[in-house]
Amino acid sequence: MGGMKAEVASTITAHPTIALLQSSSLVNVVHGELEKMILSGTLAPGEKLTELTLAAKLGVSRGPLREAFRMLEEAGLVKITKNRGVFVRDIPVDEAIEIFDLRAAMDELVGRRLAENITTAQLKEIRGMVDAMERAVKDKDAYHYHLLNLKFHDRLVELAGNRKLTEIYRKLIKELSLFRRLNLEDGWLMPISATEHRQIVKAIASGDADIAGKAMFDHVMDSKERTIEHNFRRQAKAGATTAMVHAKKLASR
Amino acid sequence: MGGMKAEVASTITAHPTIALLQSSSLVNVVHGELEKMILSGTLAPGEKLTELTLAAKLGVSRGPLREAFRMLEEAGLVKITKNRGVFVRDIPVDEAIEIFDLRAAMDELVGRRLAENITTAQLKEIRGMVDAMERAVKDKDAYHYHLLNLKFHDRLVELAGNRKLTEIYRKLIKELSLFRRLNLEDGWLMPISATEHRQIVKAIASGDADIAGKAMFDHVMDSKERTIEHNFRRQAKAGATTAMVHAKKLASR
DNA sequence: TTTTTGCCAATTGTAGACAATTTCAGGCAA
DNA sequence: TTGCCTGAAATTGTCTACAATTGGCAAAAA
Repeated sequence: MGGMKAEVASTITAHPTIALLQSSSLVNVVHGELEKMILSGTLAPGEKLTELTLAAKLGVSRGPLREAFRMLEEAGLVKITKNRGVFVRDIPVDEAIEIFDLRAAMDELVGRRLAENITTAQLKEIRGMVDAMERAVKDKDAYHYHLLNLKFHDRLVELAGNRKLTEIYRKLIKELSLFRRLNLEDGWLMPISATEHRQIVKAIASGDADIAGKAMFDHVMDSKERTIEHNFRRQAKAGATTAMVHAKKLASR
Repeated sequence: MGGMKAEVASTITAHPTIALLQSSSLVNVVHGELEKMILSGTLAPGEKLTELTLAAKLGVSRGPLREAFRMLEEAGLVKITKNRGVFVRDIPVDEAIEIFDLRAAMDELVGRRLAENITTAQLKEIRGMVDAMERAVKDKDAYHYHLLNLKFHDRLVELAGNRKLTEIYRKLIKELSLFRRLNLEDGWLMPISATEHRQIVKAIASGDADIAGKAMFDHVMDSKERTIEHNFRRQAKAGATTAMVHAKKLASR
């Protein structure tokens, strides 16, 4: 009977509130809070995170805060320099390009796996997401479209059924969002990619792994071109014109 | 003149010893030390890492140690459970399989890139590594072969020229080494893969991205089969025979 | 004026102290 | 024996204090 009790305790999920308290130490809460602030741009790339200030603002001492910093550093969201402090990371163009290339390879795997294994119910689900995106385009709701797009790709990765892949994919997306404050920046680049999404779903539905993989790969690479291009525009406004040639060369490799 | 001085200070690398002291805090040293101990098996999977004990052994206080723990957790080498402690992670079969699949996709990218961009000098270098591996096979020096094999693949990834890819690849390799203490375990599985390495180099040298990518992909998948198979043998010895069917099903997806 | 030197405030690195939680041994009842 | 309570010991979570380093400013020197 003791064994049974132990099994129940390890199998059953505890009451939401209880589970929350069991899992969340100050470190976890602070880590989550900081991540939110960084990804939302409340803490901007390059910004210095002073321990005492932040600790006071969050209502904790420096210990847990420093532990959270170490986690964020390992995830690539902040940079810690000894005796100098912690800074929100600013992803340079060439690193963003590298991430896009890597993502493309991962998404190709996703496409292949989905073509082989997706169920009709799942197909219906992602078709619904594409529909929602097209509605957002018609409504010219760029922000909503952005969120749906993120969700669409995240869901595809998730459906591929490789948890490690999902984990790393999400980390890459988070890092990428630090690329020149790609978020809540001035005008969103309006989605030229709407048709590509339809194509991806179609390719997956066809069951041909090669085609689905290629569709995903190409889509990410196109997305890379668009994002880098968009980044030029912003920088060009600021007057840096010479850098464009160099960065374009990098992007076209 | 002031500008010149500033440039020098930011460009020149400091004296080795000084640079070391500047970069390495106790946290960094402890992190590196723990990682070494975990990867070498000195700290075995499942083992509990008690803060006070380890801190005393390393000669530091609990603060830096805990920060190092958080880094290792984010890297997937330990698991932290609130109020219970820190444990060296034990990678289950299905996760190992997922890592292999992901690695295969990454290595395919590596093969494609190398086929397109590798220089003759680099080709010579990796040919030399394959030669060394074949010598190790003839000498029946399985351990040395293992090290060369790791180095070979690591170098290939490095030569692909995507630092993010390299970074993540290395993390995956580290995690994978925790899979049932794949290291310094009983008899090493003797390399059937020697010829595959030749084939990979040949494919890369041919300059055909598709072929090189496929060679790399297939090699990793073969490696996955062999490793999982090897794992069965060990488990079978311990008497767990029923689990084999299930795990094989997972591996063949 | 320009550069350099020395000091002070601010901030980070590390250690130790205290509070909260878990673990485990021993006793008690079914 | 088996299950369960109880309390002390061990361990982790958090906070505070002190040491070491950095960066900037002002005074002194060129």
